[in-house]
This record gives sequence, C-alpha cells and structure tokens, in this order.
Amino acid sequence: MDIAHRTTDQQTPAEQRRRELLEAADRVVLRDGPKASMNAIAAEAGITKPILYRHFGDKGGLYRALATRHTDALLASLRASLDAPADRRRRVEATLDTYLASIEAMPQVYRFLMHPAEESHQTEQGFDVGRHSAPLLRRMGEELGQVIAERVDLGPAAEAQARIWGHGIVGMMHAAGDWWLGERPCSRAELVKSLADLLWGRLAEADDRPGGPGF
Amino acid sequence: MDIAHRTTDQQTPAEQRRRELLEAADRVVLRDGPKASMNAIAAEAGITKPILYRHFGDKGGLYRALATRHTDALLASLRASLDAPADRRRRVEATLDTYLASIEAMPQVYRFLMHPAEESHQTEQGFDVGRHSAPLLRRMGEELGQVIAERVDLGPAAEAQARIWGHGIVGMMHAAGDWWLGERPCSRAELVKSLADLLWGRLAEADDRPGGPGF
DNA sequence: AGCATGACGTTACTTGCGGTAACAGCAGTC
DNA sequence: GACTGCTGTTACCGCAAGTAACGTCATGCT
Repeated sequence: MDIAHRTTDQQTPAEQRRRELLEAADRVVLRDGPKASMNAIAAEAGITKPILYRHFGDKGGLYRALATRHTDALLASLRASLDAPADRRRRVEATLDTYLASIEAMPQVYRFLMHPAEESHQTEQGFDVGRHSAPLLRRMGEELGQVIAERVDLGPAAEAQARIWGHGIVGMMHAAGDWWLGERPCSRAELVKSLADLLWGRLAEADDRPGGPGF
Repeated sequence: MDIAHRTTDQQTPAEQRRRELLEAADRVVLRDGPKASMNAIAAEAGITKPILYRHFGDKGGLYRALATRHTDALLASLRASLDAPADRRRRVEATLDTYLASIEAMPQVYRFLMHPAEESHQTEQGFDVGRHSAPLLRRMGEELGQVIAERVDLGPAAEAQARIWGHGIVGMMHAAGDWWLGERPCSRAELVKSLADLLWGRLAEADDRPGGPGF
C-alpha cells in the first residue's frame, strides 16, 4: 500500500506530509474563510486534529504557515512588476494592476490574508498595538519602502521618507482595492489610473471648485 | 438606594441602562482588546450575560454599537479639521494630524475599531468579500471622497475619481499610521509632512537615483 | 534477534465562549 | 388581584481549540 502519487520523491516524508496538510488547509480556508475549524481541516486532510497540532503547534501556527505561502507568492509577482524595465509611472501602474488583479482573482485568499482573526489566549495589552495588523501589509510596505529608497533620489532623510511612503502607498492600494472589490464601481484600469494620478500629485494641482463651502 | 450620580435625568431608564452597559463594555474592551468576552463585560457591568443579549442581540450587535460611538466621535473631529478655513495643504495636514493624534491617544480604541474580529455563524461565501473590513475605513473613505468631490474641481468623471481618492487617501493614512504607531520611527509632525508631500506629488517629481538596478 | 526511539495515528477528554431556555422578583395598571 | 413587561438570575446546549493517553509500525542500534 503506497501513497497514490507523490509529487516529488526528493524530500523528507515530513516535509512532504506538511505540504499535503497545508494544501488541504488551503482548500478548506478557500471554501470556508478564516472561520474554518481545525476539525474541518483535519477531515479534509483525511486525518484528525492532534496531527495538525503536532505539525503546526496551534491554529495560529497553521494560519501563519498558510499566510506565508500566499504572501510570498504575491510579493514575488509584485516584485516582478516593480522590476519591469519601464519609466516610473509605468512601473507604478503595473504594480498597482498586478496587486488588484491578484486580489480580484483570489478574493478568498485575499480575505484570509487580511483578516486572520487572530486570537492568543494570553496577549499582553498596551504597548505593541499595531502588531496584530495583517502582516502582509507590513511586509509589502517595507518592501516598497526599500525599493523607493534604492531607486528614488529623495535628498536628506531619504531613508525615513521612503519607508513612510512605502507604507502609505501600500495602504492606499489596499484600501482602495478592498473597497473596489466590494462595490466594483469602475473597471480595474480606471482604478489604476486614478490611483496613479493621485500619486502623481493631481490632488495638489486641481483647482478649487467655485463656491467652496467654507466661505 | 439611588444610582451614584446619573449624567442626565432626561431619558428613559432603558436608554440610560444601555449607555451604562456600553460604558462598561468600553472599559473592558479598552482593557482586554477585541477578545473581551461577554462574561467579562457583563461582570464589569455588575450583571450577567443574558441581559447583554437582551439589549444588543448578539456580540456583533454590542460591538457595532460600541464601534458606532467611537467612529462617530472620530469622524466629528476629522470633519472639523477638514472644514478649517485654510488652504488645501494646511487642511490636509491638519486632518492627517488629527487622525494620527487620535489613534496615538487611544490605541486600544483604534485597535478595536480596526480589527473587530467578526464572526457570524452563517456567513455566505464568495460575493461580498470586502464587507468584513473595518467599517470605519469605509465610512472615512466615503466621507473624504464626498468632501473632495464637493471642493475640488476634477473635470469629467469627477465623482468616481473623488471616491477613489477618498478611499485611497484614507487607506494611506491608516496604513502609515498603523505602522508608525507600532514602530514610532519618527515624530508625528514628520510623518504628517511626509504623507502630505506624497500626496503633493513629490514621488513623481523626484529624480532617479544614479545607477538604477535595472540597467 | 531483541529492543528502544520516534513519527503517525487514534479516541476521549477538558476548558472556555457564544448563545439560550426557564424561571424569579418587582414595578405599574386596569 | 391578576396581567403585562421589565429587571435579573441559574443552568444548560453546542461547538471549537487544545491536550492526554494510548496504540502501531518502521527504523536503527547493540
């Protein structure tokens, strides 16, 4: 009685098993969202709970492993867009579009990554507030900040500025994408163009409207 | 035996009670974060669970009531900054600063509003993905989009553009603020200035750095 | 061979939370 | 005085996370 067909024989059975479990978990999370239960995941994998716990420690561990996989994949495609040989505006638009296309194609994955619904029975309160935010946003922000620092000449205090911009731009992309995905008020291309325009300072350039409210 | 000192006698006991319960819940959520249990909240209010459920239906109802209170408060102060009589750059900076000052002053509240950790025992999967995002972001985005549409002359397709920008800018502010609150890499004033600079198109103006990586 | 180690797997349990009966006191009110 | 409606209670259900204790088979060491 052998396993039906293993993808590659070139790795330890433990790693192989872990991959299988992660893939099963993936299927369940894609189907049920972040509220997928450990029982359900175990059942999907054809086993029972304690094995999951032996492999991943706790639910957070499993989810972290899943998130890392997807995050890595998304970051890889973003890096590709960021590294395309074109002028800055083109690269920015390509990156925005890549991100939006990804979340559009896999909304469940996106939702899982952004709202992990964490819970640790013993979180200390107070100082490390922001830590619970979706780690994907942080990673993307840091990454983009680094790219900006490398490529754009920002004068003094460039380092700090670049990081701020990285996180800010990622947040802009994320929030706009989240809203767009829910309401679909326009095409993806329009959204990309509008966001790029925003980054290109069109808010500052535009005139006031006649008869402003404050006067 | 009278209640110690009631704020106003001008309301029905039911409303009065509801306010008291919400204040107790507030205290617990501020102390324990979003994972505060209904038991704990009930205990803090000096009563037991079923009363909470009679007043708020379920946990989501209570949290929604709490969130609405805080969201309204934050939006009110943001509107004040947005309406200050000054030029656009000043208003933008004032609004950013107001937001950041708020989350800096009440990080627990902020965390609660942004990560409600919702759960409904019967969520349908698929179409309404983004719905679970923090409603505060949506409200702020819509609000800002409206303000932009009212005040800024954007030519054709102004409506759509303004909403996109509203959500985008709010997302930028949020993500940058979240990161900043966690790492405190610079002063609030510096963060405000950098973000305003980003919105003012300094990313587009800046030169490439000598020796870009692509070539 | 004999035996220890350790991965894989199970059943059955504990704990804790959201949520819900079912019941008890105590207004007002016709 | 009984009816209504509010306050409050204890005690329970269902369910999910996480754990304990046990069984089983392969491997490798002496």
